[in-house]
Amino acid sequence: MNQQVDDVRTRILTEAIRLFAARGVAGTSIQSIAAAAGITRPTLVYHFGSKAGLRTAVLRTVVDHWRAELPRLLADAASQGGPRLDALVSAVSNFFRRDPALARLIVREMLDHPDELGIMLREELLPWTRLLAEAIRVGQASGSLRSDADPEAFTTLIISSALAVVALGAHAGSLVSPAPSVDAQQAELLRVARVALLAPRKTSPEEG
Amino acid sequence: MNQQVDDVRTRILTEAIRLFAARGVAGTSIQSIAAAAGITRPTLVYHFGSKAGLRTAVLRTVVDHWRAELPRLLADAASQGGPRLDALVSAVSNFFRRDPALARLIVREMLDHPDELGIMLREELLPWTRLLAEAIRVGQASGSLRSDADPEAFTTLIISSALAVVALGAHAGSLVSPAPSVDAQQAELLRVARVALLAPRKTSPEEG
DNA sequence: CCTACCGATCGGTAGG
DNA sequence: CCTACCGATCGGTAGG
Repeated sequence: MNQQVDDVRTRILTEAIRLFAARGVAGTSIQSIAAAAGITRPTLVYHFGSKAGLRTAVLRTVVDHWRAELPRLLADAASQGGPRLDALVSAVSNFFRRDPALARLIVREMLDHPDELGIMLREELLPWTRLLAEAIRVGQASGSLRSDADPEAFTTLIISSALAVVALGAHAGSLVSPAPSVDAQQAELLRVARVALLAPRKTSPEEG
Repeated sequence: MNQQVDDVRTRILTEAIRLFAARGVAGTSIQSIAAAAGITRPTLVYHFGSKAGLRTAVLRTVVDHWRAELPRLLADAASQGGPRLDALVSAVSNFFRRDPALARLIVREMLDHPDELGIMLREELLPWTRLLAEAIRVGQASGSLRSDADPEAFTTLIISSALAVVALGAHAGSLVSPAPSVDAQQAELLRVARVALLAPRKTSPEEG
């Protein structure tokens, strides 16, 4: 309806996400966001009411983005043939990897406003995490997955670890020498998750 | 030498760590730290020069604390018989678990000032992470550890994941239902790390 | 969407 | 270790 206004709102939200992710909400003045978006501070306040309103709008934007992306990503993973759990794990990991700034924003929000973020995310993610935990249980019942894995704890651990690798990996890597790349860390996460989940084959095939 | 002054400095540092961890540096006024320590703001500035000086002193305190604790923790783990790698992993994890506020502070610093923190931590931690990576290599050469593990990436991953579980686990858990406790997540991290590292026994014992 | 203005709070200093 | 004070910046409003 109003192309011009939507344009400005989008520009503000884009710069807000970028700056909130980089410096945190408390460390970012709405003045600096307005300047980055090419407008004045009162204009930003006109569009979002207040700094808190802008923060909420940023969160809603992120969650909406996930609502659109997650089903597609997980469907792609599932379509690779049956309950390919390591493809699901890979999907979770790649999801954060696609936009490291978003991963950092989420980590910051989990530290700053865990309850508010929790309410928005829980509604969106619970169906998917249930799916993953249930798939693990099914695999355990059929013997294809290790029986000693805790489905819920494993699911949470993978989410936390994928977040940490993307949001902190570049810096955590420098604590080790030679520093592994974020790609290498992500690959190792996938390997670790796969090995920790797949049951060793009882009847081993002939050795090569 | 000056008991009274050290007392005040300690009180300031204690409250600064607590508030920086909870709200971030940008989200914490030195006024609020001074009030929590029972002094006025100019007194805090007298002791630490500036807010930036206080932040640096907080980081130094944390790193010094680790310098004292880490060798003991890792020696305890190593003394449990040979190169018990899962005990080392457990030590890393428990290290953060002991004080979740510190884990949150570290995550915040990795987001806010990765270079400054990196310089302080690298010096302290590189010897230990080298030790861990080298122990993995030795285990791989002897066949007791999986050859497909990447020693440096694995080490970094464990550090990141242990941090994430302690700093974010309480909130990440609520994205799954039923929410796993932080203890359960930590136990799962240890299980995952162990399975992903230990080579399966080639000659399986008689089945039970 | 802007200019002009507001009170509150910020980190820091002077001076004792 | 305090009282008194500083300029700068903060988020937000008035009015157009």
